[in-house]
Amino acid sequence: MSTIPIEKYKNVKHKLREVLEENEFLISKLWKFRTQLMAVEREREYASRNMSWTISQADQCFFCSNLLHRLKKGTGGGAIGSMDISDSEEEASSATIAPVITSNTNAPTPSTTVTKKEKETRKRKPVTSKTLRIQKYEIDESTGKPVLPLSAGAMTIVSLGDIVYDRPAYHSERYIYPVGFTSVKVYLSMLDKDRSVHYTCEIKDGGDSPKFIVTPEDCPERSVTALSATGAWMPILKAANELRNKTFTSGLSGPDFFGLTNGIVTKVLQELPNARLCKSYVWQEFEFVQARGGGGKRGIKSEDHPSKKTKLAVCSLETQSSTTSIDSGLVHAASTDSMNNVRFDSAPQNFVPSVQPSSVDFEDDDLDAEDERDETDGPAAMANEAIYGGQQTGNHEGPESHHGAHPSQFPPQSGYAHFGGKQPRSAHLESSAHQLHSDQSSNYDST
DNA sequence: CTCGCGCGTTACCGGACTTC
DNA sequence: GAAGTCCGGTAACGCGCGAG
Repeated sequence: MSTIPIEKYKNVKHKLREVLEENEFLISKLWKFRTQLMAVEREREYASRNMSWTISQADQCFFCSNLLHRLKKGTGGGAIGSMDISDSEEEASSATIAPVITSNTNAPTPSTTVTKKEKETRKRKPVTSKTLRIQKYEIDESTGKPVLPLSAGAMTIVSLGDIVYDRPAYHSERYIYPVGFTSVKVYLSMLDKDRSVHYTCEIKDGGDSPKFIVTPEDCPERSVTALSATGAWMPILKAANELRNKTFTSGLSGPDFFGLTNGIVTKVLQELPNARLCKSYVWQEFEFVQARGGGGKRGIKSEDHPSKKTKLAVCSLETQSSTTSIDSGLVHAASTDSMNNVRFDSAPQNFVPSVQPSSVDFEDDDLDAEDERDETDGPAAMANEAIYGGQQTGNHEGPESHHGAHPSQFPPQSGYAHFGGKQPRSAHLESSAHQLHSDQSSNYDST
């Protein structure tokens, strides 16, 4: 048994003490930072709420609507900060400021059973400003705009369009109808009762009121144009249901089908330029939540369900799940083992994968895989194909005008791309996804 | 590691309500 | 009365987590 020299022992003890002290110091520092961070976060939340509330108030206030009116006419008298307040104070005082209702305190507390009579007397609730919970989505850091195409649940937003604020029909209390807005939705085919296809929904300038156009992938010649979102979807739902010997009931929400009720879409649209000038529109607030379960979809098998494969990738430090997939970044990692390979469902025509063939094997049987895809991958992959088939051009004319062809007419860019060798799936996907994503965003402009 | 349960989320549907 | 809009209910789905 060897004895430790007392000197050495003292040294070690001293060092240990130092380390412990440092550790304690760091812990206290960390704690301090955490507390500060929490305080800042609370402040930020409070400030953002305050700001939204104030702006909502201002939007509804006559004084401000007058200002907006002037601004629209170009007679606003320069910057807001330099405007003549004294002139407007009188107007402001006489203006009726509608309170922003965050909760209907006068409303009776909801009972679990609503009687027929109650239902009959129940009136439609006024549009109020609410805090909606949405999942995170990709934002281009340089522009602050969302990265398109943007996956929003079962919808994929291809183009956001431009807000028309000076024509009242282009927005309502609930929705904004930007000219050039284009989304892709998967729904039952009108031709093949066993298939779901993707429908391109577009909003175009129709003069006094917007034109709503829905174009089915499998029969573009049967596209429907109407003056309302519901009107555009109605014939399609009728046809699709008739094909399946189902009686179509009038229950259809056009805005739902256009994706306008989706929280992410709502947020993105109200952040567009000139959204604040939409006087009737009731501003909503949003809070980001971590993705949990996916929305269900009746009648579509789980393997085919778009939400399983088009889950929005959130390049966030907080959100790191094993099912990370980048929709707009072309990388999908489905939760099934058969999807272990990273796959390029399709790529935009000008998309050059940063991972070169040395690491990505574009196998010869890609075409076979492509054939399989329709059956095994379901609509999501096809939707991507449509999206990347040439709609990333940045104008708001919709897919047909970009290259003069419907999405389905574009040849698939690539089938499956397999990474060589085995890697831990999550790490592998994360890194690949990030890289691909960053390259993708630099390779083609989103609107 | 696998399985099962609980829970949150969301697409779709049906029907009530509103507008024309 | 028809067409369009909105809302609540429900089923389906997947994540988180604990138990084994």
